[in-house]
Amino acid sequence: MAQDKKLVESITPMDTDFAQWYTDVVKKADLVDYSSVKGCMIYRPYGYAIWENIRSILDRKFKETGHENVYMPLFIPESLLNKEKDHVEGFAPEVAWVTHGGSEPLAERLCVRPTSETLFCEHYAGIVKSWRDLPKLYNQWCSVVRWEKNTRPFLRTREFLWQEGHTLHATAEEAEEETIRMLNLYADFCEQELAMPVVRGPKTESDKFAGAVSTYAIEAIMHDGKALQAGTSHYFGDGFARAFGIQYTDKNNTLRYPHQTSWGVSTRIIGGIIMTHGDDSGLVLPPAVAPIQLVIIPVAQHKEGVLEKAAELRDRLKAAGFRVRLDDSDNTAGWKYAEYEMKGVPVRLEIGPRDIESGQCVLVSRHDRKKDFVPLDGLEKAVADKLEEVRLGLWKKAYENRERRTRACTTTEEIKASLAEQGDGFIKAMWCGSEECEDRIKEMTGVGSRCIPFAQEKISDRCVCCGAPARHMVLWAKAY
RNA sequence: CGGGGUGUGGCUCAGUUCGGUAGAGCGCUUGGUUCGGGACCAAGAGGCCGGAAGUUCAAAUCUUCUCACUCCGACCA
Repeated sequence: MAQDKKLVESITPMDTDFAQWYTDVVKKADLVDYSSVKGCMIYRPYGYAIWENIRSILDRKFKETGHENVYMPLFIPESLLNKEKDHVEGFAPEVAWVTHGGSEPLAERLCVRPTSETLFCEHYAGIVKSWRDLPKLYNQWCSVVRWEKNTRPFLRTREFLWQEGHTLHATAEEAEEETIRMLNLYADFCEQELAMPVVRGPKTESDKFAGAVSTYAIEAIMHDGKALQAGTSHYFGDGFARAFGIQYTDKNNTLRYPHQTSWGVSTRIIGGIIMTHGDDSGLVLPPAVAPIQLVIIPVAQHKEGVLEKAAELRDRLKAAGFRVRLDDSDNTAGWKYAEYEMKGVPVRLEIGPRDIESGQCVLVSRHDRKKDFVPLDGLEKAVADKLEEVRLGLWKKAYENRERRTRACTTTEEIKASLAEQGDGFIKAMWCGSEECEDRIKEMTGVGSRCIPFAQEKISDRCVCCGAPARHMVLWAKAY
């Protein structure tokens, strides 16, 4: 009976069907619900809390680096969207349009922002006049709409939450510096807080953001070996400034175009967290963003003094600054273990009559189920240590997965063979720099270019595709 | 956009072949027994079968259209 139930309620094993595993976890961990509009999801409290934690960490980092938050309108007039040619061509196919106000047709239709470069530019044109007005370091937290055909929770939705930074600088050097600064800020956030290793580097020409001079990305590898772009940072040069007429007068009384950047991270990164750390028991959350960092499960809670002691520990740990939940519902302890494992709570604390008698409790880490018996004296320190242990444990696991899935190839045949034998992952291979080869490699092997890592290695002298002298080592992979 | 799968109480699904007026398990409510890895007994509540139109005396079941979810592929950050 218990066995049957387990079968019915368990999630699909990851190595049986990773896509199905992902959908199961997202639903069963109660992160989201579907809404009546395709591709628009409801963030349930537990899922939204993860985003809130991501947001508060990033927001603090943005402010530490001098950025200010603003809020731009939801709508962009068609004429405004059309001002920068590459930009509109990139986004036009997937924008949603508002054509009526009430029952009256609008004189000019409005698009629901797919990104806000044009709005920021229009505004900057109005407020920037002098070198004294620069730099402008703005960010906004909002949602954007891109009318995708295929949708998946977090990974590809029609409306998604994100932040978009838009900055304006006097010189190209300053703007380029900002582009890299924010890329590194994202990368550090992923690696340190999310325990998700990333590779940093520029995108190839064909893969750049619509209207950008250069686009940089951080790329992570998921459990199944497919790549996910966890964040991007773009350098625009003065192209948008010219298109939108943003000019300032410099110290020599010369009229100049400023240089611009934009950078963003979206709720997609939650999909990345799930696919990086999750396992067959469900979600595994890094402590920094886990809505519940530690769950207290009282054992034999009907026995005298157990709930009281559990509540006391909860209060102590709360006071110490941890996000703690005490589950005193009448489900059995075993049920609760499974439930919070599904939800990815990084550390579980068990406390029962025997523990109370001996002045200890049990701390169990989610990712490896390692049990530690720790004295109640000094529990705060033990919990802090355990959470740190989890963070490092997650990092190690994710890092090893990436390393195991990263290999160098020198021919397209080798790439094909490698994918067939070892499965998906990062392929390091040399590239001549031509778009033809990039396309051919995609066509022949199925992997696309992810980025040109800053950390270059010389795999060989020749392009993996055409054999011409190589210019870069590119990281190739199938991508989400 | 192309191909496959699925929509039936909150959840997982049976029932559709061959039309006859809706079932099971879990969950929920109440009471009792349990309690260190998804407990058990008893009683109870809860569904016009994704939506629309059609065929029929009669539709979850047949026909047409449509919507959503999901997987694979193409496209796309």
